[in-house]
Amino acid sequence: MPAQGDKISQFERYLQSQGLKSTRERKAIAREVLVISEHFDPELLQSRLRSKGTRVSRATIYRTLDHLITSGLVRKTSLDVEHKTAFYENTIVRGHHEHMVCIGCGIVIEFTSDEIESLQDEICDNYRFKPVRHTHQIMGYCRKCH
Amino acid sequence: MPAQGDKISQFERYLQSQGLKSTRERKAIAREVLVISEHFDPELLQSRLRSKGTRVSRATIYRTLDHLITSGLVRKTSLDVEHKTAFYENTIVRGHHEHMVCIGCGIVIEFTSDEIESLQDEICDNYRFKPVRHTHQIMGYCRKCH
DNA sequence: CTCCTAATTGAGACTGAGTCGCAGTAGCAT
DNA sequence: ATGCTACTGCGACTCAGTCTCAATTAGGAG
Repeated sequence: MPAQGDKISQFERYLQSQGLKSTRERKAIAREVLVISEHFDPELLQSRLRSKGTRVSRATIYRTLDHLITSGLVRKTSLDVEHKTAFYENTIVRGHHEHMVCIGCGIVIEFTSDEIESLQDEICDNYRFKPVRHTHQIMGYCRKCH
Repeated sequence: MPAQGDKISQFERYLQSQGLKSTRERKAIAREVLVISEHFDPELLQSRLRSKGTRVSRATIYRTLDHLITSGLVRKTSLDVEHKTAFYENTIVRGHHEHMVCIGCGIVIEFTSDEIESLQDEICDNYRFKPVRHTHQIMGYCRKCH
């Protein structure tokens, strides 16, 4: 697994290549995002930064998250139709995976399946569809809740 | 495939069983929803009703859609992380299916796979997770767009 | 190091989907 | 027909996310 520093400089290279500036706010956000191992929403991110003494406005949080997505450090996920706020996750700590979400207690279980992935590729082939990303979510009841 | 009338009376039975009333607005909304064979959002539904001379307020649209979901006539789907408005579809015309969404032109291709479904059930078993519903969306480029 | 300019920031106004409270309306059981 | 409730529409409200704009700052040129 690559070190965080590598990823930070990947982001800096991205900024430079786009003629964007490397500001205190952007660095702080990138650093924080890479440390969060869970799903997070913009508000959580802001409050975690604030608790470390870094004040960043809501607008900057959103703007920087977009850059982090474009640069490949962060991925946007939607946990369920019911969630009204967007969720994000960083792409280092969290490899590709799908979600099972418990309707009872809200716990999120992650899973992957190579078999499903390859069936999926097969289906895309049939439709001459070139897949870029996908989400696969199962809602139901976990062991404890049914 | 069951006739629409059946479904309408299923809805009426549901209303009655809940001590809810069968109003002109609810009937009009149910009738219209069963005729739409595409995905739709609340606004489209409202404008289709209006063009038929039935004026129904936004609040009633939302309230009735919730009842239609509870009664099983309608299903809520989210087409993509990017869509900010909710999408719905009726459950008769549209059986269970997954979506491929083209990032280029927005076209939605539907697919199903029994193999994927059973792999999915297997995975749920392993986690002692009782599935209720799921969504599986692939974003990418369709034949025409890549 | 200083200057200069374009990019960035924060504050707050704004937008648009969805919800809520309330006063008037209308099912429906008797 | 009456009366009890649920229902409707309206408009106010909420809340995530976006946008505008004036003030600030990064960072390259000199």
